[in-house]
Amino acid sequence: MPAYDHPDLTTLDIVSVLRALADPVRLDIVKRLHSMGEANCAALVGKRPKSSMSHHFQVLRESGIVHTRIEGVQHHNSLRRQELDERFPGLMAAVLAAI
Amino acid sequence: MPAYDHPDLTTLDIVSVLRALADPVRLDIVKRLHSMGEANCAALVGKRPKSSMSHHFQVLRESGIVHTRIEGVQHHNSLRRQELDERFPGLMAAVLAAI
DNA sequence: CCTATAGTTCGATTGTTGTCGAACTATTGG
DNA sequence: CCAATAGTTCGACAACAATCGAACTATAGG
Repeated sequence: MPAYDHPDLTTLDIVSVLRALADPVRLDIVKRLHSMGEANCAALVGKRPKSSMSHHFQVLRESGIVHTRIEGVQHHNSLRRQELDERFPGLMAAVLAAI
Repeated sequence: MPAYDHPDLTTLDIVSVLRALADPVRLDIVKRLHSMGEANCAALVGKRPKSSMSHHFQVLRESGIVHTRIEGVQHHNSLRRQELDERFPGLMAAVLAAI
């Protein structure tokens, strides 16, 4: 229930962002978030266990790619698209186009 | 002495490319290649041993980011910029702008 | 031919990351 | 209050990746 803290735009690190993106599971999450706009974890869990997904969301959150909004029992995730675009112009567009 | 084989444009995989870029040493190499145009390994070796550098060049080569041209005893490396742009438009521009 | 130079290959080690089950926490509904 | 739901945390393990020294290969120059 404690709201997560998301890293500030200015502290985002390109290496961390690239590392976060350099995983097929997380790329898939990113793709879905892009097309769905916002989604809770359950909607993104394929066949993988919840603990794995939790891990991937943590990586995406800590690198600054994803924002997690807590609403009751659910965690709604969304891409921090505007902020990423501001910090790394063109990066997400290129990645999203590639997947 | 055997010329390397570089992966074909069409087989380039976004995950491999992102993984290759998600390392500070390799990002540094990419940055230098971008500004220098072409360089042999020695010019890019900072304080790191040659075996480490050899490893990083291999990763960059196999992911399709770098082309290595052998000329005598030297290996001249360059970014496969046009091909990358064709396959993943905007990606390298975004990464290069970020570093 | 001998040596220097440029880089690779090998093998060991260490550190990092992904995966997953099990136990836990928090919220909502009955 | 009890149970269901949504997700986290913990711990273990396996797979992978970075690092580096040492030995190797190949070319060029003297």
